[in-house]
Amino acid sequence: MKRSAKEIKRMMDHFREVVLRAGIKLTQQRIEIFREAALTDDHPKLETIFRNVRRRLPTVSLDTVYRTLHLYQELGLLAAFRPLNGPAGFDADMTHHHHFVCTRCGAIHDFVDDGLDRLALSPSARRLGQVDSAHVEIRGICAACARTPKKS
Amino acid sequence: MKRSAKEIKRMMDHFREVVLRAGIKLTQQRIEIFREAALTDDHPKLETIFRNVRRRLPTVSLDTVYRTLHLYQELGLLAAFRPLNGPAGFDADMTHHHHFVCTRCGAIHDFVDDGLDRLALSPSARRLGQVDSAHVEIRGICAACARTPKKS
DNA sequence: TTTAGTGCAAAGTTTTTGCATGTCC
DNA sequence: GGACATGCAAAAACTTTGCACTAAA
Repeated sequence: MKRSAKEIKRMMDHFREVVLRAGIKLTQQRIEIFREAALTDDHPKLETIFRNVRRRLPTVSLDTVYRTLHLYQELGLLAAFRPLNGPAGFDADMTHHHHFVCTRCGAIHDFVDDGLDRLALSPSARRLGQVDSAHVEIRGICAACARTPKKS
Repeated sequence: MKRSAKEIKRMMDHFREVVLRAGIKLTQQRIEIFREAALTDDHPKLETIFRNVRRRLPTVSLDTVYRTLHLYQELGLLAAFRPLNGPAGFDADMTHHHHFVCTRCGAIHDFVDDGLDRLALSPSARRLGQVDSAHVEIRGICAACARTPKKS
């Protein structure tokens, strides 16, 4: 789903700040690639970002998109994930949230849950190392798929 | 880490039962591929399974390993995951557990936590669809990496 | 014997890399 | 102007597929 104009503006401002602070160049390609990733919350694939950026910058190449999205991960501007089949997806929302993964259609929906954020981990978990973050992944059938009677 | 002989036997028995019940053939390749996946709890990569199975069955081919591990996922005998970089990994432990992912070395450690299993999901999460399971992924620095002073 | 499974090889996807050219600071 | 970024093309890494042969039931 499309994010609000206000939310996108906030993300773009943050993006510019991080890029400048990192001392790397703010090119047209980088701006458009980030904007495209920030536009929706449905975790677009690289191919989708590439196709949409091309509409504004027709000469952009696929490997620039790969390199740029890789760079953004290192800068902490977005998170990537790889589904079991198909290409990687990207998430420009770096605020703390959890995921609902539909096992039928593969869609991933974000949600926030204050209760889950206060998870108390048992000693068996803490013993494994230094815990930086914890996030919950729910698996199930999303509302849209539940309305569809048969499995395709 | 290597699983106990007792645990491996239990997994192999269950494996045989599921395969027979599914009405598919119990070949040498399938037995050895599953055994190799069940041998350790460190989520071996396909390449590792292939290499080790080859020591017992020198003629086994890479695509048989791919096809067989795919089949096991459909039968619910194991779970697969794809790390951000590198090939897929497999987990033959299908009992309910959570994951500790080391952001430095990439290792994934399983743990069980009764408290987490009783997670109460907020309405915002339930609204997304029918919840089948929930599992927690902790990110942090594992104990082994924490002992290593520098980042290589 | 019959059907499903395997091995081989080839191709399909997805992702990465080297280098000359172009662009931002 | 100088250094970093881009585009192109080629290759690498990973995974899937078609078909003839083999082995399990």
